[in-house]
Amino acid sequence: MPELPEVECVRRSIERRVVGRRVVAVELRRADILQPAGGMRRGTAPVVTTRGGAGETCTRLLRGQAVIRAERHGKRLAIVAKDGSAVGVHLGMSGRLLVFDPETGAGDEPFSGVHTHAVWRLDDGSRLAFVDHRRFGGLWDWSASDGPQAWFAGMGPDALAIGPVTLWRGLGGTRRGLKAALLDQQVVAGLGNIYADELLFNARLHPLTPANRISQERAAGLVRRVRTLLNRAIAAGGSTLRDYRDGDGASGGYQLRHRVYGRAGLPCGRRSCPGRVTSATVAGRTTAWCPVCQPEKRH
DNA sequence: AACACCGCCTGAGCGC
DNA sequence: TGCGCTCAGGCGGTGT
Repeated sequence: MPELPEVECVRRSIERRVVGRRVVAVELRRADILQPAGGMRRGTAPVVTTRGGAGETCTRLLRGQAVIRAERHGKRLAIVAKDGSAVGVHLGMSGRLLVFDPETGAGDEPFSGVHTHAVWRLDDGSRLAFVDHRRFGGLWDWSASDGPQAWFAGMGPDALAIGPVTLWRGLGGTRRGLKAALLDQQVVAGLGNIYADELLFNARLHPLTPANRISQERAAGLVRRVRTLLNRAIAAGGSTLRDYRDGDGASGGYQLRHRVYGRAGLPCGRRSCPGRVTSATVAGRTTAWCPVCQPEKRH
């Protein structure tokens, strides 16, 4: 499930293998993977595609442009061209951005599969593909005047950049449980179900703790812990449960270090803690925590 | 404001 | 073996 660490690993793959290249051609195989800018998502409104029907070669989506950088904010990724235009990418649940280099030969399969929705041909002969079998992800086509900045600004501060006071204020503005508040991308951008649970475990906070009861000191602790957690996950290549791969098709390793996520019924991983990880639906999500380390404090 | 719930989508994993 | 069921989840929508 791509959350901030996984998206960051993909960003770095793009930086290594796509930045500096020029896009020779773009093939959009599924027009409905392209999201209307600022509009509603697929399935809730008629999809308005102004260019590039399925199987067609696109006139935008970076065609003819030199890629100069890859930016990330929360779980959103933008591949930016020299002229300021950009492609926005959201991986959703199962999205992948894969780079294939014919010189290495391996990994061609995803490019011919039915779940490959867009393919960029680069000037060095390599190809970048957006593959997403569940199609919860999507692409955005930003012009030089749009840019991805408004898209990024439409969400809260990035989880790796947020400061303690900002987080404290964000949490203080809601009586929701911490789990729900941390998943709210307007409060802090980048956390999903896995890292929200891991963060709460590390901070020894119950998922239902009212967000506005977090002191400034606790918020500062959360900021320190979220940075440590996410940086460690990035260093491990992210968490691969089923679908996630980086741009080179490599799995992550951080799933082996999850302390509570996916460990319901197992002993708490904290040394000498007699508790067992429990799970329940909180804020509409399967949530795992240790009832001993993370007791629910009433009043 | 803050919930619950729905739809989107596929494949893994299960019981039978 | 193979069928049908449930589940997973990000996100943005509607309804309460």
